[in-house]
Amino acid sequence: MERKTKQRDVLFAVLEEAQGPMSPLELLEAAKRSVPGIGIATIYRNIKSFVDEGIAQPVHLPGEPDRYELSGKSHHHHFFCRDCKRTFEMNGCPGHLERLAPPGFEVDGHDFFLYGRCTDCKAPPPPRRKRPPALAT
Amino acid sequence: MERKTKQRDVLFAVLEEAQGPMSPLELLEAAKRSVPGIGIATIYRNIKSFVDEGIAQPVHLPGEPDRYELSGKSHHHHFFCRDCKRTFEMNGCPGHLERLAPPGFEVDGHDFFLYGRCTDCKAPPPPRRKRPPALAT
DNA sequence: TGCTAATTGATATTTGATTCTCACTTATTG
DNA sequence: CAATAAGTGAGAATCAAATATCAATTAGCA
Repeated sequence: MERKTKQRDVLFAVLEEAQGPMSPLELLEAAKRSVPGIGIATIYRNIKSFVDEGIAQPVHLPGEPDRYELSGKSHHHHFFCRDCKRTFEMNGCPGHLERLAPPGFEVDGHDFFLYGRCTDCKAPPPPRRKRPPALAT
Repeated sequence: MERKTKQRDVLFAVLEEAQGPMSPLELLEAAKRSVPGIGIATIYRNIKSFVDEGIAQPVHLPGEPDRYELSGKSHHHHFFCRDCKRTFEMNGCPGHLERLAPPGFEVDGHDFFLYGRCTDCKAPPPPRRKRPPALAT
């Protein structure tokens, strides 16, 4: 097992160049640009493979299907665009968070999200909503 | 429509006394203490009714089914217990959040969660994991 | 180059959450 | 109390996400 396939390479490349974690369907669309015939099953299979190998990890979003990003990134959070539904990586962290936990509770992690509109979807000019624009230029 | 039923009253009471937003299954279990024969469909129907009427609202959690809480609460966030899976309301907010958004992005909201163990599940004594303990004392 | 097992694509199936169906029960109103 | 329509409980149905199946393709190696 663990063969080098065009599909697997393309998926890794897509994740590597992504601006944030991607959903299986986003990966499918992006990968199709390099491997037009690629199917959704292959996306799920490779995601699972990446996750099992520690190459990628799932990003859970409130009320949204999981996204996936490459492992090894430093601590960060995400911005979710309400229009195109894409998730973007953000730098930094609010910090000073545990203080908000109820007394006696043991905190071992946190999550933080910002919502709004990404530059591509924000007001005019060139409104390009509901669908992610091309990734790389 | 809009009749006063025992089931509806019990569900409202459960939400009113809850320490945080509750899932349909949590509501089912809690309601059974007052109405043993209550079914899951009734839970969903009443939740929908509450939400439509603005009495309650959904709380989306990362990688978890929606919870529901009564409307009208002041701005707050949630603590999720990794053991019993219950969600607790917290006071306060990290604040100073928009500064983290990528340049040019338009922020119109945020979410924030703390993870760990609630007092009931935290270390010994009386370990009571995987299942929510009785609500009221 | 040829063999063999892993991978793929298309599609069926499963899973978990939620909604629907329908016969029965019950809250409201006269 | 009687009439009647809304509400309920149990189980079937639905929906989206994820996984499994299987014949065809292909990577890795002799």
